[in-house]
Amino acid sequence: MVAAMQSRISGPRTGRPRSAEADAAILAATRAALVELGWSKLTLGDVATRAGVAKTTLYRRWAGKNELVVDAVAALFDELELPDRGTLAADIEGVVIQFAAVLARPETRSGLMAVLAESTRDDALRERIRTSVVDRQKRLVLEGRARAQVRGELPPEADASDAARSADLIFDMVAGAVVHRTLISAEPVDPPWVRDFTRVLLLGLAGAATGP
Amino acid sequence: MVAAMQSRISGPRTGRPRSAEADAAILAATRAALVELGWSKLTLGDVATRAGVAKTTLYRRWAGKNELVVDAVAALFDELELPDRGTLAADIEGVVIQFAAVLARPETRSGLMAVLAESTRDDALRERIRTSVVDRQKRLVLEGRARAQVRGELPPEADASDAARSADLIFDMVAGAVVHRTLISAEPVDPPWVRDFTRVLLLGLAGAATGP
DNA sequence: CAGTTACGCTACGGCTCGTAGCGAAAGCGA
DNA sequence: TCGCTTTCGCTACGAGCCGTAGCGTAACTG
Repeated sequence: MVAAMQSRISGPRTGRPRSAEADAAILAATRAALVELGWSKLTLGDVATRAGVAKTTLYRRWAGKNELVVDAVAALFDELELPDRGTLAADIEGVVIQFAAVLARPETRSGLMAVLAESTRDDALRERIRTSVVDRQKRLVLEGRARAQVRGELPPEADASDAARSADLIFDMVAGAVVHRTLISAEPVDPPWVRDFTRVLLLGLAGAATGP
Repeated sequence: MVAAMQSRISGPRTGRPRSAEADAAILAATRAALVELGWSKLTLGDVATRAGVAKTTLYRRWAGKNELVVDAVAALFDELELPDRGTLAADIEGVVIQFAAVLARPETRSGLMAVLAESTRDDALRERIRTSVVDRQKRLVLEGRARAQVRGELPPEADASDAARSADLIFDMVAGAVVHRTLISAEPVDPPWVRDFTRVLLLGLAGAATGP
């Protein structure tokens, strides 16, 4: 009787369970296809063949190409972290280099931009990208600022709305510059560039924080 | 437009000339289709029907969907200008607002990101985007800096390589922030944001120019 | 007028999509 | 062990779009 009560809580417990290996194989095959073919020539039939599953299995789990690629690319952002390097400048340089490394991978370059383009006409897709990719990056900005405030490198925020606004601005400036440099200018985010960028950004933030 | 111009310059002069109205109609139809359908559901057959031309005419002028959309979107960037507003800050704010207005249009949002995604695997397409979209924006950065140096707001550059490096950095920071804010964060580039952004950027540039 | 090129139209093979239907496989509970 | 349920692999299918070929006509030149 206890077991019967438990079995009702989380979804259907009967029947054949979905294969976790199939999920992993499909996402890996999607990334491989993105590298070899790019977004436009990627077909779900080809992904299924690469993954060793039937095409119908793929359609049972993802609504379409967009959702599949978002999940495949989102996994690449799991590795982003913010190790404490002692100073705000070093923290920023570290996260910029990490972020650029993920963006420079061919599967990210072709996959992420394409789903972002599609997301402009698909709110559900936009939300999926926001939660699985963008917010994960944004958390790094918030962490970095909190650390810098503890160290005394940045003053604490006066009120919550100012704090949110400035965090959004910093996020757009950092992520935007790296994305533009990597995907549009198509030039490397190498140490000299990172140093120059961090210098300008930090001087700007410090100046904006002190005087009006 | 590009194809038509090339055929007139380097090609033979005899025979029926290509219709300039057809070019304009096709590009306008492409933008309309981008607004209504987005990138993925846009088909060349549909564009031809909207433009009132035969599908074969379309294929005679553009190699495919990518090239067509690049030309259709590039035309939207023709209106970008840099009126002299007296100060560097005002110049930056003006160009940022203009740039954001172009990016906020639905045809730009869905079309530009998609061709950028495709360009990661197509060097010719990348070059086409660079000359018809990116370089046109970059020129505004160079103009703005030159004006600021004449006014004395920015010091003249020591050597040419430093000047090029810093122009690239400024361009990536300005365009990147606006692109990220508009297309990824999906929030408006409104006057408060523009003011905050310009303030941080200018303080950063001023600090980087004076200090070590 | 003859020559040349662009155009509209039709038709076509080929590919991908997304779904339906089937029998077999894999777990769960009695 | 035997059902019950769900997933899986496979095949097949209509639909839609792609990109091209062929043909007759239109437009412009010398």
